[in-house]
Amino acid sequence: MLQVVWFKRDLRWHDHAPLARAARTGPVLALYVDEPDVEGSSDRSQQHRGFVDECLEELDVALRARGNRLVRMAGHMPDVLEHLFALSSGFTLWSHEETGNAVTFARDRRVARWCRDRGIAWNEVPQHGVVRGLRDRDGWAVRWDARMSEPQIAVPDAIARWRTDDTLQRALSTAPSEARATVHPDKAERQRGGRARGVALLESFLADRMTDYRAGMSSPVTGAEACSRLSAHFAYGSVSIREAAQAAWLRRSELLQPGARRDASILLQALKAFESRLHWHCHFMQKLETEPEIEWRNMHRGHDGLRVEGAHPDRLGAWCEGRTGYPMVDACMRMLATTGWLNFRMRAMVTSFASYHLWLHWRDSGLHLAREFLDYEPGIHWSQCQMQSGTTGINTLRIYNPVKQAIDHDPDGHFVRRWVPELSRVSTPGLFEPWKLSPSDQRSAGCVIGRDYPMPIVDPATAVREARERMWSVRKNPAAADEALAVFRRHGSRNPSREAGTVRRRGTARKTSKGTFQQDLDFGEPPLQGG
DNA sequence: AGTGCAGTTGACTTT
DNA sequence: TAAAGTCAACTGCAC
Repeated sequence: MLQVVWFKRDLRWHDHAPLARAARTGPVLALYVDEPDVEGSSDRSQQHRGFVDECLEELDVALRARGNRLVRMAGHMPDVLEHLFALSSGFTLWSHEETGNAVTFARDRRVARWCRDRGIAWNEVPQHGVVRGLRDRDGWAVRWDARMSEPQIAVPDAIARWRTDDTLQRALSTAPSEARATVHPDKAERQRGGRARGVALLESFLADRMTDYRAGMSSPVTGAEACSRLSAHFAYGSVSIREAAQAAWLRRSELLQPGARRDASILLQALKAFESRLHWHCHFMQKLETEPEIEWRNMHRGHDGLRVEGAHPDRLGAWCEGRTGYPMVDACMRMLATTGWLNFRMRAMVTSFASYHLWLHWRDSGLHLAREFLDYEPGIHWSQCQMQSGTTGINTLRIYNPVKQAIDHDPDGHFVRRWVPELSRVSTPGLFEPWKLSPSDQRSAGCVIGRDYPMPIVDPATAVREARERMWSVRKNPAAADEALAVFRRHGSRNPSREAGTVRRRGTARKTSKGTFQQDLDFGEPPLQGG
């Protein structure tokens, strides 16, 4: 019987269990579907499609080398399945489990219903460390280690083809809607997709590039080279988390051999940081798997109504376009618009800035970032948006100071001047707070603040203080502590050894002397996006 | 040599 | 993955 392998965010052939198992069972139709509701989703942009296209091209080549091919169709998934059903005498559907957004979750439920109605078996196989059907985090870390330790799935040498697939391609393939292409166009300077590039990044990172990982990842100047840059490949599955984890373990054992290179200890530290990010990658995705509502609803409901969706459209627009009047923030937003990438610390800073300084709802800033991040991964993204906005209730408020971040991570101002050329002739101490420049300094730098570069759109002296007061008014509410405990049970990390830093009390739920909930329960290193 | 003192550093607390 | 503040210990130096 026909085996339909449905590719989604798993655009690879190596370590692909559904493909391997289907190939052992019968003739295979390798299918990718351009779905109008997925493509039209408000978190989707043209650059995502571009990266996917590049992955699919390579996937097709790899399948042809094994006697098969990729069939790409367009339409709503139940309609596509109905066509396949009419053309075949029934089939088995294979795919990886997906932890997606509300649109793909609803689509999956429609697919499941269609399969049930038609008597079609749908075999969904887990990929990476996300566990379906969990209600809390007890035992999660052990299961992650077990998943990552399982052998990688070998590519079948030959994948038998279904005779009718040519007919099908002609009958069903239509050009997918390009309606959004002009609204959120592709980025010429974004990272390119395809498994070959992903594998090359993994190899170059583990071989040598990771020397600069820990020292270079936090700065926007060095981050683009120092970071692994695998995040988009993980998001679209052109490289599996498991193959990355096992490659890292192999590299570690090499570096532990006697006579390893002189800088082995630096590389081992980098490896440890990298492995820990692979863990956190799944840890954050698991939050959305366990509670899909966190895509649009506050994780800690005590924060409902604190910020209003759609409020301050002028501030949102200025933030999106990089004209807030805060040079470090604007430089980051402009780099992101051009390249589709920003290192982790700067992502945290711009998100924090939108939520605290500008008091924007994380849904509004988060949707823009979802389209801007080439490596957008829903589970990581919405967890991070909420964490950087203080709405999880279980993390310390992390309100970033864009001036301090600039001084710490762009001390010479190269990054700011590159992306905010209006300020290119301003010298460093004043560069990060141009609203403080004297009229004569502005004149000599050829940049009048308020004319050539904006005045800050919110008052630097009061914006953060007001935000902090609003946040603490929620946290002081006694009911907030109970809700925070419930959030921790659902989502908090249980593994104290995973928690970075060992000085403070971490990883256990307890009340502080003042009766507020112990902060920082879920403290962790950043997941891989931007790291 | 020991003391006083301004300035620095680091651990820890508060928001 | 924060930032700002407190406080005690420490340092270098003048006397």
